[in-house]
Amino acid sequence: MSVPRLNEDKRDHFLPLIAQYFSDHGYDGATTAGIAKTCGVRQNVLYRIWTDKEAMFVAVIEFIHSYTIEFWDSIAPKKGETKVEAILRLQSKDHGSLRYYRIIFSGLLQDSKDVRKALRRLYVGIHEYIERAVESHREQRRKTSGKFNPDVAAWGMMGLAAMADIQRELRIKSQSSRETLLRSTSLDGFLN
Amino acid sequence: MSVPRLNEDKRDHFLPLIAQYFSDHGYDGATTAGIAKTCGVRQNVLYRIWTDKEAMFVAVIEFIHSYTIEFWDSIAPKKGETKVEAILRLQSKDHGSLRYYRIIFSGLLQDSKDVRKALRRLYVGIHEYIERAVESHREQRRKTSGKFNPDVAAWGMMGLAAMADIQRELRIKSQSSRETLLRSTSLDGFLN
DNA sequence: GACAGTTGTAACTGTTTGCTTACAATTCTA
DNA sequence: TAGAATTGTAAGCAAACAGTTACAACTGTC
Repeated sequence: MSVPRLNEDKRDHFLPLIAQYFSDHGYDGATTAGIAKTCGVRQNVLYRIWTDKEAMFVAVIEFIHSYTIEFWDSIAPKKGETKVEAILRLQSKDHGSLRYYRIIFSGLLQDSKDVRKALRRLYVGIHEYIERAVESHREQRRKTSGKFNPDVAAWGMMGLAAMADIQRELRIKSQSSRETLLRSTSLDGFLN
Repeated sequence: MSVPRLNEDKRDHFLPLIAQYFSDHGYDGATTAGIAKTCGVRQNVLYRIWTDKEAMFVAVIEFIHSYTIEFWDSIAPKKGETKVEAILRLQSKDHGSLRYYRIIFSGLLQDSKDVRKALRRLYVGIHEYIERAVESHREQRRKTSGKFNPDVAAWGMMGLAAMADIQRELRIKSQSSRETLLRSTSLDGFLN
């Protein structure tokens, strides 16, 4: 009776493209015409999937969220390495090559309730993931200092990552210095 | 011969107002009409001082830079407290009440050479200041671990501050939790 | 092949906005 | 007080842009 609706497929196909576009231009710098061109369609095709530009942006934030979690889930630690160490190793190397943090910086300034909610979910979700990884790292390493606080440690590591992003954005410091900041400092300061 | 030019005075008078306005709206969300209204003048008055909107933004970044340095310079440490401890104490309490970090987040996305240069100067300047404060803190406290790196420590503290800003922006965590993140974690992780 | 739902194309619209221009009021000097 | 420079006011313009509408082309079902 009904013709196969390919909108879901298109959605999944478009999202990484739109994410990259938003990352390059920011929310305000992005035009719906530009997004459409990136996707190889006309504007109104997008408007059949999402109600407005903001909805596209929220969808992109959710995409980045699940993309990150899936990426980390897929990481197999090397021998004798804990999960969080493996994440740090890969993250400090490749981290930011997609420059998704630019989408987050951009979203932080939007005064839209939906955008804020999506960002909050993303940050809390990422933080929980890292906190769990930190805890199991400490168990594996049999560290049990009473003073240690995995919640704070996880936020601290995220702060270092944010700073590394800013350094990258402003071309302050070299790639290897940024690796040191994120990786060594996390290991020394937050995981020992 | 020449009429007294009050443009310099106006500039100094407008800058804090414009900074607040940019902080509330971001660069793209800011309209020149809105800026003018905030300053209590018409748009073309602004255009007699700055060439365009971007120049106003760059001036605001430089204002924030010198404002921050002057504020820190004016801080008098309590008895037995080092300068960096005093900064952390005040910064973690009041930090972000002006929400100038929003201007920085906004600027990070602008692909303007002048904006980038101003931001780079700001970050490098702030970092140098903190690094020096960290070094003299360690001298005062007679800590001389060979492993310690004041450069990395300063960036780490700035990362924690950035994370605290994001938490504040998204209303994640309480004020006191954010204080802990910035202050205690800096003291434990980067100054000990 | 008819027809109903869906997809892609193209042109359009109302609004917003950075910036300008024309001009009147004011201020200071001579 | 004449006159020149400067200041404030108001209106306006051209461009950009989010979102819409009309319509033609396609696809699958009966």
